[in-house]
Amino acid sequence: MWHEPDQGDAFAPHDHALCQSRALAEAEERLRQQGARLTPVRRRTLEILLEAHRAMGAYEVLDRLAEAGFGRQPPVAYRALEFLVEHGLAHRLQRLNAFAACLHPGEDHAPVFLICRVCDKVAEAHAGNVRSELSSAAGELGFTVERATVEALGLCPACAGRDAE
Amino acid sequence: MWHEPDQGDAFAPHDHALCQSRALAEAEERLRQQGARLTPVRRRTLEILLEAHRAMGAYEVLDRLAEAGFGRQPPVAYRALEFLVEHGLAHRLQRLNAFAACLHPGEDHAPVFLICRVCDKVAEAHAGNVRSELSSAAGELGFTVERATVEALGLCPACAGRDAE
DNA sequence: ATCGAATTGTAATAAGGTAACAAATTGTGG
DNA sequence: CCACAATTTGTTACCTTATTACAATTCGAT
Repeated sequence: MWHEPDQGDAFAPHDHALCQSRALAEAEERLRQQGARLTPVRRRTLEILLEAHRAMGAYEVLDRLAEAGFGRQPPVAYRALEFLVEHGLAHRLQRLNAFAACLHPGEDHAPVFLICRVCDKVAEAHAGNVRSELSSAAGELGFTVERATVEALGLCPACAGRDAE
Repeated sequence: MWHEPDQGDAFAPHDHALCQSRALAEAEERLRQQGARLTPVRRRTLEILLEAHRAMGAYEVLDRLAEAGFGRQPPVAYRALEFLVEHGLAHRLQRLNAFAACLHPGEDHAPVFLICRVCDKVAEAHAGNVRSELSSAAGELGFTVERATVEALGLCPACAGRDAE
């Protein structure tokens, strides 16, 4: 029924409960190694992102945190989100002013994001080639790439199918 | 002294006055063809971006427009900037919430931006390969790329040189 | 137990962006 | 030239996103 779970492919049908619990387990393991703490706010924030399984604005996350009994002030959400991003457990999507849980933390990845303009789902694509082409194009101008933002807007397979009908 | 002016390479030493006046001339030509009007606010906005030769926030542009006698309200700047972006005369940098003049309008380009984290200058790199790698990585997941944002943060040659000393 | 560091709560405010509508300008057909 | 429609500009009001600063609390290790 489910195909073999590819952690990066949010567009493919898959078992959400499973990918959530795995991401959470990986997060705990990773943070333990780094000596960082997954405190209640941080944990809840990650769960919120994982449950939504899409990009969420900081204020949307904040509302959910408040419902769970945490503070209602922006820094509460921004701090937790920043922590997750710094530790590779979530990503920030510049194009949307939003955040999404990382679906395969642990890998040393600098992902490329695919954002469906219809359903707002976000997938992370493997993109070693994109990065290396970028570095080489930059290198021609003597520029050294340190971090890169690669975000594509378009149509996911499900929405493209619906469109075509 | 100046090497042959490469319009995309903001990092290379070059004659600013020349690249500004050329960009402006190209803008006029392009808009004439499209039947769009380069009104005073729009023209001044483009000049402001060209003079700065770096990315500027909308409110910074707005201040300059106000100095020049135009309205002081955000929509004044946002409308002019949006017009320029729509007509390929400027770009929006998601990563910085900012705008920069396009240095080679007319080419059918979807540029890659190189942003120096030290001096804030922005260059546009030719990036056909980056785009095609992105499309093919997306294609593997069945995703169709319509628009893509590719922005790299790093060190320009001048600042890298200064760093190394 | 206690001290210092990390974390969380809160208030206040800055920065970025848009909606809605009125006034002015421009271009066009009569 | 005049009137009319379309475009452009000005302005008000407001919304969303993000940060600074500081107080209160909790955690961990001596």
